[in-house]
Amino acid sequence: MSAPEKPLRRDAERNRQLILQAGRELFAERGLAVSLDDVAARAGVGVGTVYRRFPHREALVDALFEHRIDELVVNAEQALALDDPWESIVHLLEGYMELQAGDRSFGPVVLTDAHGRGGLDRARIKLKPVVDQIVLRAQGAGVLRSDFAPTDIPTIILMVSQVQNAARDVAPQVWRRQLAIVLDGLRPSRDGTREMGADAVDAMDVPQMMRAAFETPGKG
Amino acid sequence: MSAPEKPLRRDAERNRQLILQAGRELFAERGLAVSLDDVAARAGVGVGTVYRRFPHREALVDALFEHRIDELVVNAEQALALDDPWESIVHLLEGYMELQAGDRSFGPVVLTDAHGRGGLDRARIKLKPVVDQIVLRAQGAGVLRSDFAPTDIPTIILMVSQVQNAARDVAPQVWRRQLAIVLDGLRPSRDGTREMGADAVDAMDVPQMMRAAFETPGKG
DNA sequence: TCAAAGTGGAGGAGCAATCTCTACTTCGGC
DNA sequence: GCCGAAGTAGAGATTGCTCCTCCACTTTGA
Repeated sequence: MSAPEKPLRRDAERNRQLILQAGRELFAERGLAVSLDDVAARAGVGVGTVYRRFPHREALVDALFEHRIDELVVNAEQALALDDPWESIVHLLEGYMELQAGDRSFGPVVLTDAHGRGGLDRARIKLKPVVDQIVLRAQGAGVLRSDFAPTDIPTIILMVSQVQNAARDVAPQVWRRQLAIVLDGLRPSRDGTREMGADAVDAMDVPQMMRAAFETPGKG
Repeated sequence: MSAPEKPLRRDAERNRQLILQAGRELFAERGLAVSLDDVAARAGVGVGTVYRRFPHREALVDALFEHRIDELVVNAEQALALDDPWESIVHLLEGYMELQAGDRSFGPVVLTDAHGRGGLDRARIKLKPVVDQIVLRAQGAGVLRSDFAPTDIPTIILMVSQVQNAARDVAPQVWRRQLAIVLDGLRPSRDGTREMGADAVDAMDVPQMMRAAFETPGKG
């Protein structure tokens, strides 16, 4: 990754790690919209230090997401490697949501091309054929509704992510319910329902969920 | 509504209408985050005029959503009035989404308590028992999965709204697909699938949809 | 030991929204 | 058609951010 760089002085390297850790935490909690000043504060270093190490916010994002992107591709490939075509679909969607759980910045970075550079695009290019194959195979086997299209995958991911983000504070697992419902909706027909895997949102928490859904959702 | 107010001069009333119209359009297009300066510009009046008529942004929002709220309640009551318990669920969800279609500000105003005043809360208070009744009746009739909870209704609405908003520019009807999938997922069991009612997003448009999903989604 | 490397954080620059203020325009009752 | 009350435009003051620079100081390690 950062191979041909000349090594930093020991204190500098320590600070770099502190900044990365702070960035990881803050991005996960509040999304990409956090200021580098905030990152500096959380890391316990001065802003100047952050800017010396990461000239743009992009640079920090890149450093943080370098390896997370690969996890995405691995997940899709694992899914495709499964014998059962339906379980491929389940693994693809569930695996994505698991990767994203607890990190408010994951979606914006991974799903749009507005952050980071080549690495992401490369991942996306790798991903598409794998996803297409998973979908086609499942339809061929008659376990996925025939009117389903490959682009419904990102659309569904976007949809379930919204629940994941909005409910993060009140019911961090509810997305499993909605995903179960969606998965049941993807079958051509079925007898019985999929296990929901999480309790519903408490009625008292709905307002807070809605508030979270609509306030400064993470910028771009 | 605005009954005990003394009538405005003719030009003032005309401007008030221009401002309302401009607000309606801009809120629908860009969400609640638009500045009152922008509203003034679109209306073709000065900012001062806007602030004279609507001291806070709230006042403008209130005036605009006064009657839209009632539509919500009417929709739920219509749904409950249907004979078929399953069609009640369909009407409730589909009706809500239709009301919201094409208006980026509808969700934030209607689903959270961060805008407007009493009217909304009153509507919500009226709504809850109706929704509960619709859900219970459908479950009693065995047409809705038994592990479904009333709070899954707002959660699903939130989820499908995300698609509606993100795809507004590239595929304004796609939400019908995702709603069809979700509805199919709500049955205890079934044979065959619901008509999707719209084409999938074109693969080329996915990036734009994602961008729309994550850039300044309308504030709170 | 000391030059090179690194640091902190006050503060300047930029931006965008809110809201005020007043010289001017328009309305409409008489 | 006059004229005072009502209404208007929009420049700019105010506020509240974030980004990013700069340099006197500290730390490191050959």
